[in-house]
Amino acid sequence: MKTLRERKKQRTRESLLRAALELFTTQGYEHTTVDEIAEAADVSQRTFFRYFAGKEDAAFAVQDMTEQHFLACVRTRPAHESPMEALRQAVLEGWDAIRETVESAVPVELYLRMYRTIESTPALLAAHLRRSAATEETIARLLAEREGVDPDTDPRPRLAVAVFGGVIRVTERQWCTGEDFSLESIRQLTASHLDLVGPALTGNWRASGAGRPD
Amino acid sequence: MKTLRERKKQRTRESLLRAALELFTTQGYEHTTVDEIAEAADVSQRTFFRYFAGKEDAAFAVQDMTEQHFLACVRTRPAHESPMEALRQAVLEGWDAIRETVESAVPVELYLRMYRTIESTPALLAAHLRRSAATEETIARLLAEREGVDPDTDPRPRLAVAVFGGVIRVTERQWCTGEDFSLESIRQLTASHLDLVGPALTGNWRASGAGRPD
DNA sequence: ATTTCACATGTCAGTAACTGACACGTGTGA
DNA sequence: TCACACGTGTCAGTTACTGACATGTGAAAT
Repeated sequence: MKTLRERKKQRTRESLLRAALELFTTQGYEHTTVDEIAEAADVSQRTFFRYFAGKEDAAFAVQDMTEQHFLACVRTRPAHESPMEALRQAVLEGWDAIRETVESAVPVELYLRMYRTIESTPALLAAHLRRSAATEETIARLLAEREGVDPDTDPRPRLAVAVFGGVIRVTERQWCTGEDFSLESIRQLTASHLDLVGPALTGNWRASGAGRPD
Repeated sequence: MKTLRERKKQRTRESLLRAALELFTTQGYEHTTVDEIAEAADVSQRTFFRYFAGKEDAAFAVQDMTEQHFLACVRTRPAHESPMEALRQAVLEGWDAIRETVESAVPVELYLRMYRTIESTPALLAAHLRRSAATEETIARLLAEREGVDPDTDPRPRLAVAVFGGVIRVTERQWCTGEDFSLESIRQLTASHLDLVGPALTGNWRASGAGRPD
């Protein structure tokens, strides 16, 4: 962030993002027009679309950051951990560092509000699930490489990640529909839900090529 | 289907649906406009929207039928089967009867083509995942009632269904990206994938209130 | 310091998915 | 045969998005 130009761009983007999330979380996503967002950020509608591919893109800008952070966490997990254990530690790590991850863009409180808005807006929930599917594919390849198996012939990486993702989504949903919107709440929910499904696919794939680990 | 009016409506709807799926699967969903569909069915654009809530709705009209059939199968599963076993049998039943389920609306071949189109079109995949999530919620309540547990306090129904749904999605994806588009193929894939995750949550919830069954 | 140029932005026109209002004509039931 | 309910077409309007072009303001070279 050196030149004046870059700083201006940064401010414009931040301004648009904040305006968007603020409007989405207060009036609802569907009832917010791009024109409104642009006006709130004091730019033209066309400029909004130069910073974000679409309305949806703005809604997920912060989620993108946390997702990237989660992926980074997975990558740095020690090799001796089983796949499921590595994923478990990575999510929890992600929640622990959520403030630092997010605060550079928007206040955590706004991020959490947006999280709930996504979950309660059909169009955004759909987008969220599709994005999650894409992330799961990335993680599956990561785990496959890490465990030294071929993701195209061995279904276990994708299955493990699918199971994991399923648990995460149940957790998200329960947190959003509950009444305790604290970080501790979602962190604790994540941990306990993962424990319930623990027995599934926890084994080390490198040991035996065959069937059920455990 | 008695009066002439009703028969006319039926034919219009069928005409629109066929035109839509045919165009979606050949030119792609995004490159097909509602105007095109309406023209192919020889009605006005406005009429299309009187039969379908939107473009997306037409794309999922047949999926709706199979989904309903699957739910019906789940409901008629004998009580002695464990939740996972009941779900497993219900999906396989669903695939076995797919011809009869679908043929009244469109040829199975068109249904299968549309299935792949959904999987390979981001917007439709997103919608599909959201719809799946809704179905999973329904199934979770079904299983909870069937097993005599409270879905609002006991997370096991939703977790089991989430795991199950995850496996189904991996299966769908693998089938769509593979080269064998036969019914047998997807049926067999479903069965073998479910076997791999078998150990998870297979127990009978009614037996003990506590932790890991099995 | 001036000039030159690249780049961020605004304006405008156009497309496509919808939605509401109204008018028309055809089956339907009396 | 009459009255009307209902399916349909037309038209106007909204919103998300895109391409083309013009303009003005920073950045870099002289």
